[in-house]
Amino acid sequence: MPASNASPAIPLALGKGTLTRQAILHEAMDLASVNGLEGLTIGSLAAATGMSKSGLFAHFGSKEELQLATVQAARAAFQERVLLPALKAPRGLRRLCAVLAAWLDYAEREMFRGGCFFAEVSVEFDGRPGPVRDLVAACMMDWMGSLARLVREAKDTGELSRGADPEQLAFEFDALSMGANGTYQLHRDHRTFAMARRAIKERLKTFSAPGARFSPL
Amino acid sequence: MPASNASPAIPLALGKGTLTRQAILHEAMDLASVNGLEGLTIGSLAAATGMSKSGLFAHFGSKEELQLATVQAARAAFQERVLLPALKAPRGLRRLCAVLAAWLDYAEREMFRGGCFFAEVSVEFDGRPGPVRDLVAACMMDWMGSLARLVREAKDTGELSRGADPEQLAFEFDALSMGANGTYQLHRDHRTFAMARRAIKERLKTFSAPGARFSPL
DNA sequence: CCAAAAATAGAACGATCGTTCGTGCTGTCA
DNA sequence: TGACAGCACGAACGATCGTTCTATTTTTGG
Repeated sequence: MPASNASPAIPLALGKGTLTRQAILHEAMDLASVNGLEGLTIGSLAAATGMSKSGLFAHFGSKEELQLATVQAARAAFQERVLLPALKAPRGLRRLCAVLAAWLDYAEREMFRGGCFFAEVSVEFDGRPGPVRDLVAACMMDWMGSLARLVREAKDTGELSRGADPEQLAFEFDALSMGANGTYQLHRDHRTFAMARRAIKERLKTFSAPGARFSPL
Repeated sequence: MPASNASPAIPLALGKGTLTRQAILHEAMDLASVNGLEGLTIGSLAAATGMSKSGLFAHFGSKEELQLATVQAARAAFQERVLLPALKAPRGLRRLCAVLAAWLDYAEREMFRGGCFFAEVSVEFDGRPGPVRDLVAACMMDWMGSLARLVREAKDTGELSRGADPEQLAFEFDALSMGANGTYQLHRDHRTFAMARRAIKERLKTFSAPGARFSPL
């Protein structure tokens, strides 16, 4: 944790190192969403950022540290660009819809060139023990837990019926969204996202109380 | 195409080359289901099969050919061990259930060490143009098409309602199964398969005619 | 049983991998 | 101005990658 210790007058002027580090990680997320975190080569990343291998390498000290930093950057980006904005919707069913809609948009618009970063990386590392795998697994747990919590809140507001199982529905929504992302990446057919939205909508309708208000998916 | 031309008395005696090639591909599918088709190194595959790098390499001529052969072997294994056996169930809803049950069993029992081969490989190659990607995409299209056809047949027998959309349901079943496979590989929690089975069952019930007979999922 | 053919091994290739080291910039503070 | 971090670079390391070549063993067919 370097950051600002006893900084001078200038308020929060990001050091040059921090700046290039962010630029590197931005490119790293993009490359990793296409070729994975192993395919994320230090040489290719250096070329993509216009730096030398060694100059780039010095920012992280090892490839594993670079991978960990990339995953954490992707987690931050996901929370900032998907989760947080959708939390402005009113608590309950509409907030759940907002988060799902934001996630699907985020994947369909391909904010990373290879689609969802975590879809690629979680499959890549699920069979390789180590700190990277552990971090990725924690991120996915987080996400699944957030979905379950949103379902639970929609039950609390009475918009979803008592019979709705938060963990079960969270799994289904995640699977449908990830499935759409994967199928789209493979066949480049936007209908997969439409199908995911439709499936999620119908599933929500099955468990929603009469007169419950949705947000557009 | 060597194979048996004017073969002697002995019926269908597989040549030695064919035999070791099969042994290689068996190991290759296992390794690729864990580390992907790029992580499938010729050196590691040679070590796993007890051969020399060059001896193994001669069977394929290039890494890409090895990858293609591995994908085709996985396709054959999938059809032989999942699709074909389930086709013995009577046409209609029960056959659809049998195929889905076989798929989930096949993934949960981890017939390959890293779970479903195609779950790993389709994510790995969805962003890399080339013949391997094309072949993988064709395999997935095949599978999705098979699912849609099974749904259509269950409509023909009147077990699924006219409102059931084959492509839509095929997408959903595939997404839920793949999602269970992925989540299980990451967290090693068998409840994900139970959730997939439950979701599929409920979805089928939504569209099934009264009195329609299921096979156990 | 022998020769042709197929299968495998071993050594080496250039390329690229992650990583280390020494060096030179480029500002900042005293 | 001079000392001193911080940052980036180029060259090189050993390891491993896919691949090629040559030689040797093993299998096969007449």
